[in-house]
Amino acid sequence: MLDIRFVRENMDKIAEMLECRHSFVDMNALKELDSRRRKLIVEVEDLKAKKNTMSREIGILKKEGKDADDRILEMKRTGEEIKTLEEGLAGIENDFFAILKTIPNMFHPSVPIGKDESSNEFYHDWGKKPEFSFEPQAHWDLGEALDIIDFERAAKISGARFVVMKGAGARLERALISFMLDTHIAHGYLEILPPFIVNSNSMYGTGQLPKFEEDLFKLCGDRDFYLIPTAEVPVTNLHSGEVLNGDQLPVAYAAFTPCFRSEAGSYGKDTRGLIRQHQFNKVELVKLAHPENSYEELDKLRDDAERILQLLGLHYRTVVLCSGDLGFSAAKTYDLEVWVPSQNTYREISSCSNFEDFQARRAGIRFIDERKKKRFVHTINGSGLAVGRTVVAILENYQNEDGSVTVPDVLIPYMGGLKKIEQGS
RNA sequence: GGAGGAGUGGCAGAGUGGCCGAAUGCGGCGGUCUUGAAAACCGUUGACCUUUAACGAGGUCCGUGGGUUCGAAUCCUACCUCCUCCGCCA
Repeated sequence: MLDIRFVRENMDKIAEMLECRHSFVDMNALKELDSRRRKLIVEVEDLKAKKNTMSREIGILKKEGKDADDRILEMKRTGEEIKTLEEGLAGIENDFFAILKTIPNMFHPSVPIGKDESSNEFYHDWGKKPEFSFEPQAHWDLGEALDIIDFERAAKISGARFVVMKGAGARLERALISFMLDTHIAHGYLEILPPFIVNSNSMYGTGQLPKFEEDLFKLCGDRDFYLIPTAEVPVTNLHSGEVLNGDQLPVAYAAFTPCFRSEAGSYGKDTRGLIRQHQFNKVELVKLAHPENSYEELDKLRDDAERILQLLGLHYRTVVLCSGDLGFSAAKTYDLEVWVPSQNTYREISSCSNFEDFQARRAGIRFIDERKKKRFVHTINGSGLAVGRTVVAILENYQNEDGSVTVPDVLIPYMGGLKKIEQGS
């Protein structure tokens, strides 16, 4: 959520931002609601002041044993007046905040302007595309032949977009999780294992609600529970409603969780394979930073995510998302895209964003600055990495002609010494 | 799942219908004293919102929401969280 004052004073900047993001918000309605809201607040508060004075007077009169019936009558009338005005105010505030909450974040000046992913800006790349003396297979063919990935049985027990990992496949997934976490911890992140179910309040805090409910799995029953679509939700909200000491910043967390996404609206996209699943594993990096150096912290976080790809020896490129491709809450986002040989293209494997104070304002995460003022922190997060897609990259980039897959060196200790995944391993 | 108990300022803890935003203690901050410090003593010490050019003025907040009342931290109600006991269970 943007600051109300900022919105009031920068209507034209917001209009421009909305255009660059190709989204629409009825700013005139918002402006109108804002002025009506403030006018009503003044009226209500005047009446309340009157009520408070009268109430005090009645107290004194009663204590002195005097009659206060006419005052009491007037109070009754004032009370009703207040009630009516407050009902109107509540309605206006509802509408006002409903609109305010749907305004996406302002983006950083360095973000390229463009309408979709084709305008994303190349930032840098690392490594080289592997060369094969044979036609590289898709990971689903490799995985099924090696009997380490089972889509059919997953479909039987759950449905489409689920997977069963077996044997060396399951172990590879677990090895990657441990390897990623160990690497991040060594670089100063605190490991967190959060709940995989959160309440709607947390979803509001990070911006999944109210706009993107259809992307989430909501649990049945009378409790308002959702399966997390990313560890960003529980981990960022760890400090919701808190005031941190400035010298605690930056706070850096690394969390492994499964992630659950309904993938509504992506029918027909990536229907085969591990790329797009309703449930996938991810190691997430989350930082709460001082506004003054949040972009440096974003760069460092991106480097930390890239380090995993480098250690795994996977070729990738990094792009800066353009205004039209940027997520709702993000001010700036780098996507890391790993090379997928069978598709002859790069696929997103991590998304690292600075949300500035957008999430912090919603979630109420503040800190005390050098001048002892309370300010909102900047929140930053990024995948480090999406584990399922890392499995895709490893299987495809490390495949051999005979259908076996070489285990990247750094993972061998995590695989119990296994150097090559072969049939029956 | 059953039976009880509790949620008040940074913390501890009083307050059971009206000068209560809230006693008191601790902590924090400022000062006196001291070569310096401690102790002692004195003073001070919440957040948010509206309004104002500013000084200031006003409003809201005692777990959360609703209700009773002229008036609620205090009464009623639902919910949430925590604690104790019993049952069940990884």
